[in-house]
Amino acid sequence: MHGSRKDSQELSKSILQTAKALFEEHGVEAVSMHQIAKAAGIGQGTLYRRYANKGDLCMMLLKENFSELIEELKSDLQQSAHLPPCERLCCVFRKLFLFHEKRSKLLGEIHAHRKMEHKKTDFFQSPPYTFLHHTISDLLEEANRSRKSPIADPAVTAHFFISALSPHTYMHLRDTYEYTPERIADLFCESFVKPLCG
Amino acid sequence: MHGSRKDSQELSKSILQTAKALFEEHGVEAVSMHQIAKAAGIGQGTLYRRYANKGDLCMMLLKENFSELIEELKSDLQQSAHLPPCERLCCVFRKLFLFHEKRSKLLGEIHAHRKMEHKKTDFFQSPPYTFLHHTISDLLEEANRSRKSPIADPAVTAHFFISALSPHTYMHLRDTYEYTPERIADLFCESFVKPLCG
DNA sequence: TTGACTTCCGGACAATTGTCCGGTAATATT
DNA sequence: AATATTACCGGACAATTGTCCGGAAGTCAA
Repeated sequence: MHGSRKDSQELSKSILQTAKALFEEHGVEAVSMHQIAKAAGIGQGTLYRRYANKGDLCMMLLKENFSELIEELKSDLQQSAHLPPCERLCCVFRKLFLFHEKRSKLLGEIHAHRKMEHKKTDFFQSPPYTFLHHTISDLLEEANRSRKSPIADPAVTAHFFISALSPHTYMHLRDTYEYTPERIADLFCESFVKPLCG
Repeated sequence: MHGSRKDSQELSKSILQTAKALFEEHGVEAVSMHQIAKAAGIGQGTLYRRYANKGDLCMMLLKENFSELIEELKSDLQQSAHLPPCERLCCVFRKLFLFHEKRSKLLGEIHAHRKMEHKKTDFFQSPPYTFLHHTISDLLEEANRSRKSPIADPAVTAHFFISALSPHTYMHLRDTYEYTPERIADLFCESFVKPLCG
């Protein structure tokens, strides 16, 4: 097709590395796109052509982490396939809260750039969200089989679950009550998952 | 103290009216602060001195609506004090989803302007949030009395409940599944409130 | 009325985001 | 090799947000 497909990938990698370094040095919110472009030795147009906005760039920075998380979750779920679905759900949420603990700044930036109408880079269509939603939906459906009064729409319930995991709320709980991620995950599961089980 | 306390209030009112009109004409996201200031016949500095940002202005626009909502909730809760706490919780959430239906654009703008570190205009400290949180916490504590395994920390659970009500998630459910607000509220209560009751 | 003090106003200004377009280099065509 | 085509680059540019400061206006005291 065109000349520098490989160079292009290397450039993307170099941009992400530059951004990561700047984020770690000055904090995510303090770094501008202009700054990133300049530090990466490219023009702003080039940066924006690859990443629609800062949230998008953060999403790409988290892509590897998301992949790892997803693989971990898949592996965990396979290994614990014999456990009741609710317990597997709790494992998933525990992992998610630990993930939030480390990545809250980037996740917050992603959330901050979500626009109401912007359907193009829709968070709900992103691979991490769809995977998570699918996983939770499936577990809820499985849990439904052993419930006397099944949940009417596990897909909708799964969306609510994920919504409750917002970075803002997590940070607020962490800072206000000074709970550990494990404690927060336990409280979450106790409030919303355990009551769903027999 | 100073000369025009009353004029100042009138100016605030006129600013809010102007903003409301512009929002209704062009949509909330399409209107800039500069535009609002110009239309209101004031400088940008004056506008920003009264409202720290667009989200703050939206919050003030919703202040009356919030007050009405809060009064309605108080009245409802008093009248239905004899019902089990879970049913009262469901009523609260139903009202909240109906509120979202009408105010989603403004609520979304408020959420969009939340910053991670910004503790000054913290959403979690705003009167509507604290009222809501307090109300839900109390109902959960009341529900706890008749539960064999009480919720460990109703305050934290209440934060999660509110987090699940995010405008983005609500809009997504509405647009994707084409459910009515009532249906969404029912699904929410069925998923998270009913399982908490005996 | 004058003068000191306080409060508020509003546009100029800086910073940031996101878009656009002229230029360049690599590829395909003849 | 010469030309046409395509993809891409990057800075200039417009739009928006949020800040700042000179100045107007009102208050109080003498």
